[in-house]
Amino acid sequence: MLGLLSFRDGRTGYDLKKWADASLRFFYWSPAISQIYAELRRLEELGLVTSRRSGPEEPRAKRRYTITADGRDALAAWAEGTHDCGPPVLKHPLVLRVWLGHLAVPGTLRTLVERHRDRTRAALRDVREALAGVGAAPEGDFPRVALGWSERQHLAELELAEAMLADLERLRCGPPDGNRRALDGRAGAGPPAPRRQHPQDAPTHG
Amino acid sequence: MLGLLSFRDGRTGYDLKKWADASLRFFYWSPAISQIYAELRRLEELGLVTSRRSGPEEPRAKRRYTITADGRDALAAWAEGTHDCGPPVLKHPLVLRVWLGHLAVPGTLRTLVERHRDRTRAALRDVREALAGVGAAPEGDFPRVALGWSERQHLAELELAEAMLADLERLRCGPPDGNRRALDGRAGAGPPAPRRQHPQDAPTHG
DNA sequence: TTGCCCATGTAATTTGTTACATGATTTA
DNA sequence: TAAATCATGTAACAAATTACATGGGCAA
Repeated sequence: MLGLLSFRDGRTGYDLKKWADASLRFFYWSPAISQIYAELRRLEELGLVTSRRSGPEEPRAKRRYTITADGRDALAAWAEGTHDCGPPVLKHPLVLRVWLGHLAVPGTLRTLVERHRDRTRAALRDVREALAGVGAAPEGDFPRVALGWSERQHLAELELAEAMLADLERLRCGPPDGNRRALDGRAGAGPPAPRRQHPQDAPTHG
Repeated sequence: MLGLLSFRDGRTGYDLKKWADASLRFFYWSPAISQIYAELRRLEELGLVTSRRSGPEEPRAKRRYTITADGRDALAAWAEGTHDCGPPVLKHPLVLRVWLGHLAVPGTLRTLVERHRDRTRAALRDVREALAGVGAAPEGDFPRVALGWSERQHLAELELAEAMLADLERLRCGPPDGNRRALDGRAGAGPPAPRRQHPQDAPTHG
């Protein structure tokens, strides 16, 4: 919340939710609206933000929040320095399902991965929209880098989905032994498995 | 927990924790040990697992858990069918820091990204270790696909880190205008920005 | 005038973590 | 014999969600 407000003051909780949905959520997370309101109240209690109710000049009653000097200090204290920011956390339900593939009806996983791929394509469009919304102004420099990262991340996610699809296909129609034919009358029918050895190329110099 | 037990019965809570740390965590999540114990008790209450204390035949007193028929049914009900499994959730603190780059002391982000890259390399080694541990047996087929996905995912993460490093460098020594030189006496000194246009290539046929 | 978006909140619940407590067995 | 690992738990707390409740403004 402080981060969002550090870009632009005078937002309402509702505004912050929409903003988080449109950009933060791609590389971090967008809290529930109820949590945003709760958190803003908490931050105000801590003196890190202030709020003012809109008067009758606005058609709609709302509460706009502004970050205080203390708030900027607190945010800067968190954002500066090289203290470790911790590993990324990934929860990928689809891969979990694949991991448990032995429990699934054969055709299922393919459907699920394809659905994931389509969803990722949609998300990619959203990222690009967000990226377009940032514009070229210098204050958008870092958000642009973050969203650029997200764009590439989603492209990578698409490739990962395709690769997994290929893996599953390989599993279905011909396990590793390389010596079985006509397993079910249509062996070798699948897409010709885009030549992709197991990558042995780790930049492991570390 | 049910998923883990569906591969191999007779594990202790402690076993499950180690196992989750070694494989589940790469694409999903590894719960705290205290939560594992709590969850196992809950599952037993629901009749989805049973447990037996080890008798004096074992040197150490432990409680081993086994999935019941009901448990298998419940797991299968969850794992079969094509109901949506939901989008992946990513919380990437590093990208969040970058997004707030305007608050950071100039050199900082570079250090953080490099640290992330090193950490990812280490994680990649762990994934490969896990992959080696699965072996070639057919019951490891799906875990192998999931871990293979994780391996590629970590490789992608490395590339994303490098690309972001390049973006940040570009930001530091010469914003888009393309007409500024000798900005700080070492313009153009950085790594020569591995030719990488903004990818316009979205497989967007969806 | 109906339904959607704006706007703010409360309450209950779920989910998960950390810190603490305990003790046995193995290994250096 | 000290430290690490195995093994299980309790209690307090933190984080976050869902469901519910309310009401004004705007557009079809």
